[in-house]
Amino acid sequence: MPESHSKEIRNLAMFADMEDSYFEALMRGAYVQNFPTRIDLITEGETPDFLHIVIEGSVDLFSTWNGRETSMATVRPVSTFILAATIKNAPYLMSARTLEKSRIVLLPSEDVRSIFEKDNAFARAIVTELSQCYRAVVKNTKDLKLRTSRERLANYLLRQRNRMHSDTFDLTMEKRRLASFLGMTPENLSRAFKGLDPYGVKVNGNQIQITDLDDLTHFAKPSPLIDDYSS
Amino acid sequence: MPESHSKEIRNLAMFADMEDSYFEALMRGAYVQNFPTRIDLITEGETPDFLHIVIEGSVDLFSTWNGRETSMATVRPVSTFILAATIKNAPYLMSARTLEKSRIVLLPSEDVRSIFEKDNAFARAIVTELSQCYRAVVKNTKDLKLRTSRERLANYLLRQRNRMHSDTFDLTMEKRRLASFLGMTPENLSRAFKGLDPYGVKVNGNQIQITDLDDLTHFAKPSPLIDDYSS
DNA sequence: TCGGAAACTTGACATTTATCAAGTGGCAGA
DNA sequence: TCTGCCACTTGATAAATGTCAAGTTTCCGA
Repeated sequence: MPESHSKEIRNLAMFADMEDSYFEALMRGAYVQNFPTRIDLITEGETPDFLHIVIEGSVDLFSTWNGRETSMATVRPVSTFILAATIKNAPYLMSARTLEKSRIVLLPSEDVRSIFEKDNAFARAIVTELSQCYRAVVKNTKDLKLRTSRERLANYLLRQRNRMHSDTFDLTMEKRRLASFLGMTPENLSRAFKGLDPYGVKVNGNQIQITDLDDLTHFAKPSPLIDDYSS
Repeated sequence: MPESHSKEIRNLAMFADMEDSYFEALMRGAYVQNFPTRIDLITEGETPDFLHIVIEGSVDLFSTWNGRETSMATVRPVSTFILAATIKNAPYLMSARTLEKSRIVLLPSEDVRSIFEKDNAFARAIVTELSQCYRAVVKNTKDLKLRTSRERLANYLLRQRNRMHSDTFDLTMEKRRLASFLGMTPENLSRAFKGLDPYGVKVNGNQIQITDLDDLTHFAKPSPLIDDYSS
């Protein structure tokens, strides 16, 4: 495990306040692995062997049932995933696969749990992390239950615009995945984009241009209690 | 704050392993309040003054957006709600109202946060609680995104059957709320019940009878990764 | 006991969303 | 460069879900 990665991990809020000895103990059992595109990392139903940390690349969290599949979230550097399953030692609720070439740190679950029992700062940092995750999923549920698919798309575009600080930006994922993430079919996503044309959304391949922010905002009615992922 | 309630709270996993002095400190600031039916307890967007614990009765957690409303969960004794907002000191994402006459313990948020900083066992218990909540919401999202409304109803009925240990049972909430919880309109719920008739679901007012468990199970295809709320 | 309100149901209809099939266009590998 | 694959789009159609209006039932309070 190279020094540089270890420092990067140390900077994550989750590990920042740990005692040195515990952090080093965690890192001793850790290892880094490189994965090509579209590799399954974990499968829902299995029990967690490792806590994963994405250092480079990106990972799709998805779920399946009865032959159907839906994308639940995208994990980007630098952050962890499947923390709750690891801590509870309960089966994964989601599967994970790389979206591109990715570098991932694997921390043995048992180490994470045993150090969680000993390091108080670590335990508190995990509370913060889990609260954040919990609130993100609640927001997502509200998005799904309270909005139509076109409204979800409109608000998604506004969130992206804010992240990019620009009215013109590229989608960060394939449209088919975006459709799945937003809870619709790819065909329906195409039509939803068309439906936003009157509100000043211009689409050219992956490039999005918002020509009338006020108009789109008026339609989308974004709310911090659904769309602000930072609180 | 009567002794009996304090003991009841002490028995909750979240408080069971706290140090006596901290637990007593928490209880000193706590007070119990009785509420009639259909009283708003909290409103989404506000910042948390109290961590709530339902001792008797039941509470509806719901959310609104753009004039629409959806039921997110029901809280029954003895358990807490809005833990994540309290710990993060972030705005409530959901509103809460009593569904019936309810007795509720209120713990000042600041006390909870300050004791969370000091009591390590409490911090760890909160991790367990939050993991549980997080996983419950993830399961709910999978239910919503992967299943049709009729499938959601079928699985809901199977979960209720298991909770009640009986093929005949009464719905524990109004149908209009059940509809909202399952993400559909009351009219659609009526039709979904009709649609389950061929699979042996008999409805008489609030009373449900499952006459052919195998048939219903074959249709519903329940999965522990969605329907098992205990893991 | 008798209203009357509210929950629930039902039917007709509208809207939203999904499915299927065909076509377009871009891109990577031979 | 060519070719074939795959994502994406589009149109036609079907299915799921929501809306509206009217009726029925239930239950509570006068």
